[in-house]
Amino acid sequence: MGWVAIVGGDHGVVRASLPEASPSSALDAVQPEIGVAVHTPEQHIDSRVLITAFCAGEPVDLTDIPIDTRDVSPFFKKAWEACRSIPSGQTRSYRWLAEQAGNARAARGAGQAMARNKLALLVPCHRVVSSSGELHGFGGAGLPLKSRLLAMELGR
DNA sequence: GAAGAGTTGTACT
DNA sequence: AGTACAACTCTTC
Repeated sequence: MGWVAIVGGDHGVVRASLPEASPSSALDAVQPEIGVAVHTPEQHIDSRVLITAFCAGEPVDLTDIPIDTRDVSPFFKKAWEACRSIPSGQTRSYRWLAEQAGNARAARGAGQAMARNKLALLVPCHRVVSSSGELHGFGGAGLPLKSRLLAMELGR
């Protein structure tokens, strides 16, 4: 898939980059959180293994990876957890996400949650689509990657 | 299909 | 508290 950089803190993974074309660009993506990284990679070795397997197309369960969402609003947190519960290869709408988070009319807010999701792959925001079931939105060059991830999860 | 209105959560002033 | 913004959704041309 490419290069993925993950930043682990004492309370779980704090930041995970999207699959990038090179190691350096992946590192740039997590630059803001590099300050809280722990210097004991062994603590997050499992996370690394799982992500590696995931990118290889294996049906691993990324839900086991601990994520640090302490400084995130309750709504965002619920939206992310709902997102993590989406089975691999399946998709849900932003509206569905909003319902799980507590307010069915907050679809737009749910979109914000995904947009600011710092934990690429761990919170599979690529499985979230518009209510029409189409892949749209996703800022900039995210769409190609999104469809690639979905295709991979479907076993292709 | 395209355009507009309705709603909500967050960040900033 | 008030305002602007957003990876939304539903209703109407």
